Amino acid sequence: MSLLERQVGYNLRRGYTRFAAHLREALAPVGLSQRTFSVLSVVVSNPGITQSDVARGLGIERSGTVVTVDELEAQGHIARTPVTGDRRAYALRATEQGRAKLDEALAAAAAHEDELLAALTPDERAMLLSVLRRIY
Amino acid sequence: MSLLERQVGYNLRRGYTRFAAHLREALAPVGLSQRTFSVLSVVVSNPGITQSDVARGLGIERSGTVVTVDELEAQGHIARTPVTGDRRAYALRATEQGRAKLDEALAAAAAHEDELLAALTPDERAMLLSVLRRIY
DNA sequence: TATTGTTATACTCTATAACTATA
DNA sequence: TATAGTTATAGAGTATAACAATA
Repeated sequence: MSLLERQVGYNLRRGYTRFAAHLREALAPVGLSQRTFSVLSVVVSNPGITQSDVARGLGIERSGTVVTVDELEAQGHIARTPVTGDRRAYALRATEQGRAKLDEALAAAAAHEDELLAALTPDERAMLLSVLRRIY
Repeated sequence: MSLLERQVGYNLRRGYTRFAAHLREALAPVGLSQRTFSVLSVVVSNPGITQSDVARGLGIERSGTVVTVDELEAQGHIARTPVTGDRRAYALRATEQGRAKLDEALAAAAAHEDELLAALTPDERAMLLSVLRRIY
């Protein structure tokens, strides 16, 4: 094993890069990117959530969510609605079409994960998940 | 656990993003980026390796290594030398300074990993490594 | 024909900084 | 003062495409 291969960070990068490319292909026919997929997922699960809270939940900057929400809105998957009591904020809600699109994306993502993680036992997969979550 | 949190890919992205940012800070005082660090490491461990083989080893494109090698060469850490018998290729070799710089970087990277993985047992850490390697 | 190195260009995700309008 | 949203810009890593020189 080389110097790099002994490092968790290096393997994390290789694994993530592989995953990201594969997911991109899996989501392309659905018409979503990794980013729009993440945001749509959060909005569907949290109706009325604000952009700032989406950003906090995903661990990214607000400026990034704006563009992603613009994209999802243009596609008709989510809508910005006023927040009663705070005229600065927008409440994000998925449209019926957006919810259907998410189901499509979730199916594609599940197939993609099953394919990439075929070499792992269910235990290893669960362990990978729990360990990754403790890193960030 | 949300829809996204159940996905390995999502956690991989969060973990990698965190790792990358932390490593960047750790390597900044050393004067290396993730990319130059990786390439320098491969060159030190494989004296005389060509750029194409570095690219293959790291799983990136040749075009990316050119720029990285340019950078390392400008810093005086590696040198391009002719390959006897193939005038297309360059043999990459680390300078004495490059080897010292790599030692510095390895120490910084090790400290960075220990810090980020403090919550994991040695077993979990080893398991994470082996599982990630089976993904790509 | 295939490969090495190279250059130019672009894409994805993310971050920083500065701004407005509200609170 | 602090927060929500916005815009512009930039950075890091990667990819694609085309080319000259060489194999």
